Amino acid sequence: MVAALELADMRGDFSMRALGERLGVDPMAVYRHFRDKDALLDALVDAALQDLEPGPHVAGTPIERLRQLCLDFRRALSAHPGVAHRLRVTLPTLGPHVIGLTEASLGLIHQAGVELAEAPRVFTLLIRFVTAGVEEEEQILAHNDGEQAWRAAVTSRYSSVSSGEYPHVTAMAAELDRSSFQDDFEYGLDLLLDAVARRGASA
Amino acid sequence: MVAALELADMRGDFSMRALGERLGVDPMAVYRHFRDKDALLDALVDAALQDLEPGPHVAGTPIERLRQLCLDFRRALSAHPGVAHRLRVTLPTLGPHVIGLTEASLGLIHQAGVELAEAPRVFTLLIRFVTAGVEEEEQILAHNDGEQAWRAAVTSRYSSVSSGEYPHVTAMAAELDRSSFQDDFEYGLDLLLDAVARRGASA
DNA sequence: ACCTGAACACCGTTCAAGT
DNA sequence: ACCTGAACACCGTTCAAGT
Repeated sequence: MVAALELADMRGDFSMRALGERLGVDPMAVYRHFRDKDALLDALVDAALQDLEPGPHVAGTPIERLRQLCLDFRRALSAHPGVAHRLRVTLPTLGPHVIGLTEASLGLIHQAGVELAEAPRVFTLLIRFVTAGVEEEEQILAHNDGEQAWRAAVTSRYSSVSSGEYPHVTAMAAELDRSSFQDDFEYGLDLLLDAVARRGASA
Repeated sequence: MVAALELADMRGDFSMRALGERLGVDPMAVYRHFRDKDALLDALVDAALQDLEPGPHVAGTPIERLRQLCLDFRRALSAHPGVAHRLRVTLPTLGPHVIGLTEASLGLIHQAGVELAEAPRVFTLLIRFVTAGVEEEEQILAHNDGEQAWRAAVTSRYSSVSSGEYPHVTAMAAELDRSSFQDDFEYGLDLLLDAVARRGASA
């Protein structure tokens, strides 16, 4: 049932009605299996993350493993539109895979040297960074013809401001063409993980 | 006109229809002044941020000023529901105050020692952190009876998992009652700014 | 007892009909 | 020419009416 839903999960946003059509079934039939749309989303979130939990066998330092986990996490979210948004605000209500992932992440953060009392805050920070980034990209792609077109639009917007009055904004416009969602993500991730490692080292 | 809208901006989410009612006017009258809802949101975003730009007179190191700016930014967003969401995905389309704020922020980041080429990425990271955080809080408050009730719900959820199998999750449950949105925000902000300062120092 | 689909209470937006 | 509000194309969800 969830498997069928996973298969049916679609590009962009979906509606209950569109989902019914996609499955070739009465739209209301879905309510037989899920209380409401949020419950369905929760099931989808858990399903999307089921391949993710990093066993203890994965090699590397805790920071390296955390990095890989975030990269995998990002990819999993990107493959399932809508999941990032739901996950970002309702982490706690979720299923077994999310709990397992939470446990593993907190463990890695602690292994990296962060005090137990601070680990939840670091965890929240990382989750927020990844999920918010994916959600941004989804929204951008939904309203533009691909990443390139969006970058071109932003560049031209920023290029139109007075370069005398706003030198940094002008410089940013030139920089935008050289980066990508993936690069920006990795830059931010590494900056965050540097800071985490430093908290760990000073403890 | 925008001033009237600022005044009329309401708790929680608003709709065009509710806005019309709130203003005691035909709901469609709004379309006389704004092309669509997004244009209205953009005007609201710019208005919400008009008190924010930090003049060069503000005291402190660049990092300290960046910190204060983020705190003010957060407060401004919290006072205007919906603005955080809109800002998070459509930064570039915006009005004069946002451009000014962008310029000031990039300047501070550069003054903190970050290379010009990296400043936009740091800027994006900070914006994402602040806006995503505010949006999360808004959503949580919209679906729960205040921060306390939400924390209690999450704590009880996490407390229900096996403490043997998920020791860190169990520990997190205990920690959750001790923190607050504001504390979590400042923890994350300081961690981020530490990392930014370090990038600056190493350049 | 179960399932269907009409109906309800919304939403953003358009546009014809009135002034 | 301007403004109003009925109407359109949606949405999530309920529930009465059919089997």
